[in-house]
This record gives sequence, C-alpha cells and structure tokens, in this order.
Amino acid sequence: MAAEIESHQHSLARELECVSGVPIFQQLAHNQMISVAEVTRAIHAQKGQIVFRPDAVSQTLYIVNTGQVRLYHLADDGKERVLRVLNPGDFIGEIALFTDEIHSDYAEATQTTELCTISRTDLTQLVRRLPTLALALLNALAQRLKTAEHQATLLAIPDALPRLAGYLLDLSQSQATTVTLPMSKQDLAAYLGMTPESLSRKLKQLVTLGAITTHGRREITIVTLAKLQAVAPQ
Amino acid sequence: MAAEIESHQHSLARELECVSGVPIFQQLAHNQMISVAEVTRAIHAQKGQIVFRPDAVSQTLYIVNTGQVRLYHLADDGKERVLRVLNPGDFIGEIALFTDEIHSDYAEATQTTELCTISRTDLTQLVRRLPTLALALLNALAQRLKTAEHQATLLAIPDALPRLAGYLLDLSQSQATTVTLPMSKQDLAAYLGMTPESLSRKLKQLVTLGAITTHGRREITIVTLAKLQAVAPQ
DNA sequence: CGTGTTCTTGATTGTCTTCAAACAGAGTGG
DNA sequence: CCACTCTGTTTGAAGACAATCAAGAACACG
Repeated sequence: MAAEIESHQHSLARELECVSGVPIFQQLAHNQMISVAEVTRAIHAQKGQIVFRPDAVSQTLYIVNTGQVRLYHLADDGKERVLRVLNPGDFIGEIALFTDEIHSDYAEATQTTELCTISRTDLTQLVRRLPTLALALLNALAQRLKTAEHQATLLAIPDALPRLAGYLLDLSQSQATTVTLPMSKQDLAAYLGMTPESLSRKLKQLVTLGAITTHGRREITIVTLAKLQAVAPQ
Repeated sequence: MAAEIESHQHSLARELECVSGVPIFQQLAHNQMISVAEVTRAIHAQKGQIVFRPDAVSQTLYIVNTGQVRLYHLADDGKERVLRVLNPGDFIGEIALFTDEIHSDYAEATQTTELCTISRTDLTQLVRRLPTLALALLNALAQRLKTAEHQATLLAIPDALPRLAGYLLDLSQSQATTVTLPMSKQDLAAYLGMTPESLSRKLKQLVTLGAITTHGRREITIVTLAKLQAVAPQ
C-alpha cells in the first residue's frame, strides 16, 4: 500500500481494448465504442496500490478491465471493512458521478489491475448522446441495487449461521458447485458482520453438517445444496 | 390487506399532475413532461391495500406521488420484514424494469396513496428519447445505491447500540432535530436487524444517556447530537 | 527452510435473543 | 363518552449465542 497509480498517455488502441472488454459498453455499435474510447483513459495499478482514497473529490467513473479492486472503508478503530470486491466489468464512482459527493472509501488493487476511467463531464455527454449506453448503465445500477438490498436483508439476520449460508447460496447462485471466496476470510467476516473467529466456527459447522467441504484457503464446495438451504433464511 | 387496487381511466390531466409532482421528472421541459404523462397511468390505493405482491411479473415502474407505500418481504416464519418505506417521489420496480425478474416482495399502502405507473417498454422508449430523463434516473438510482450500501455497512455492526445510533443520525441527517420514525418500532427493529425488545431497550439507553428524548410513539428528538455521535460507528 | 500472516481452536465474558407477562394507545362499538 | 379489545410497546428473567482474549496451527512468502 503505497505509491499512487499513474495514468498513461492516451493511445486509443489501449482504451478501445479496455472499452470493448467491459459489459456495459458491449451493446454499443463499433463507432459508438470509439466515441467512448476517445474520452477514456486507461490506468494501471500494481498489487497493493491505492486507486483512490477518501476525501479526494473524484468525479470519475472507474471500470475494472482486468485484475481486481478491493473497496474498503476504514473504521475509527483502524479496522478495514470491505464494502465490495470489483472484478472485471464492475465499476465504481457512479455515486460521485451523479451526486456532488466525495467518497469516503479506499480502493486498492489486490493484483495487477487495468482500469478504464471516464470523467464525469465526458460520461454525462456520452449518456446524452448514446441512449443505449444510458440503458446499459441503468441496467447495471439496477443490478447493483438489487445486490445491495439483498445484502442488507441478509445482514439483518441476527444469527451468524443462516447469514453465512445465505451468502454462500448467493455466491454459488444456488448451485451445488465449487466457489472461490472473493476475499480473505477476515475480510469476509467483516463483510458478513461477524468476527473471523465466528466465521471459522460457522464454516466448520457447515462442514460437520455435511453441507460443504473446504479446499485450500478460498475454495468451498457445496456438497449438499439442500442442507445449506435448510439453514439459510427465507 | 385485501382487495387489489384498480387503475383509472387515462385522463392526462391527472397523469400530468402526477408526473409534474415527482422529482425525477422535474428537470424535464413541459412538452417532455407531456410525453411522459401520455404513457403514465395513475392508480390509487387505500390504506392497507396491496399495490403488488410477489410472483407477479411486474414490468412496471411505480412512483409514489402522494401517500406512503411500505415495501416488505415475507419470511418463512410468517414475519414481515420491511425493506423500505416509500414516500412521495420515491419509486420501485426499477429492478424488474431493467432485469427480467419477478419481485419477491409485497408493496402495501400505509395510507391513501396515489402512484404513477409507467410500463417497461414505455419507459425504455422515453429513456431513449429523453437524455435528461436518463440522467435523472441514473441520479436517483445512484442515490438509492448509496443509501443501500450505507445501510449494509450499518447492519454489519455487531452491537445494537451503535447500529441504532447510526440509523438515527442518518434519519436526522446529523442534525439535532426531531425526527419521525418512518415505520412502527417492530418494523424498525426488523429493519435494523434486532428484536423489538432490543430496540426498546436501546432507545431507553439512549434516553438515559441524554442523547435523545421520545415523544409519543414515533417521535424522537435528538437532544445532544454529540452524545449520539459518540456511540455511533465510524 | 525460516518468518510473518492468516486462520483455527479454546475458554470466558458479555450481549442479545427468547419467552412470558404487564402496560399503553388507538380504534371500535355499545 | 366510556368500556372494551386488539395491537404495539415495554419490562423482566433466563438462556443461548457470538465477541473477546489468548494461544496454537496452517499456510504463503521470501
């Protein structure tokens, strides 16, 4: 966690590659994509680098092209609380974009990451000119909203076990597959509103119940979906 | 909780009044508002009436014009969990609008309520034609997203007191004013991820601390903002 | 192969939930 | 207008659950 990332020369080719790789731009025609690429700047961040920090008045949309970005909040006790993990195609900054607000969170690359950035004014222009982009953005925001509200519902559950089970079901999309946790267990614990110790114990409990098995540090296989659903809420 | 609401004849005047009263349409020019009003239908709901219920494939945007709508989810134990309370200007259905999904919640009028409804296809057309509307919608969704993510952060706090304090600060916008709770205390308890008993005790604790006073059933006055902030997170 | 971090395990304390009952307020009908 | 009822809220006591503190084990790193 150290040096700020630096932006690059505008080379269009790189930007076009960035734009074409991102879902929200996928529905655009080729010439429209070029319009977007013209106002896009690609930036790179190495593992551990901070993409942006609180109090910076960022009027920029950041879209993850490759790699991963961890969005977290620093509590007054010094503990980090992960808000969200951004994988390729995900974006941040939409709040700062449409509402005059400074963000209060840190964004840190967890690996070598490429991002596309578009300034507020440029994006506003684009949305005005490209209705398809407007709809794609609305779509993406609606999706995010749904996730966030679902997570709030999950977190309102007092007991840790159903909360965890519900999270795992979301992650696996209710399939009996193997899922990779998107963050470390201590981050996940904070994300789920519990301590790392509790998370460890609850996972163990699910293993004992025969609902899941764990492989390595971040792999979880859902063995019996029904058993997981039995402890999950709703 | 009973009879379904009925929609009305399309009379434009009524619809225009509905459209002009809603923030997301406020930035539109008059002729644009008329375009919106043409595809809007106003519906009314009496206190206790269900506006929509789960499993109904609703591809409709509902905007509250007057009154109030309570959005809640029915858990398998039969308990209602309030997701959100919609006041004039607020809207629901944006998820069903942009993503092919059926909603799983109930929407119930808590008082005599007028809503504007716009169908998915009509709204899509409007967004394509009116960039200003697209931006207004993006703005509103971004705002909602911010609220939802903030609430998720709040709910991840294990201790009930700071969770409640944080909620009250949000409600009062960090002002030492009198606030009216948007829902009953038992609903609020579920919303905050605790039992009604705990909420009652924690409120009492805040009163004892000299942070707040209560008046009647839904009125809370923040006496000493600093004391409330002291127990709040972040 | 060591070193640091992450994760797990154990014992204890504290807090919240649960269950039960009393109380208050709003609405209703006599 | 008052008694009555129903729902919502508060209070109390007991038990369950998760947080905390402390230490050890597993893993990733150089």
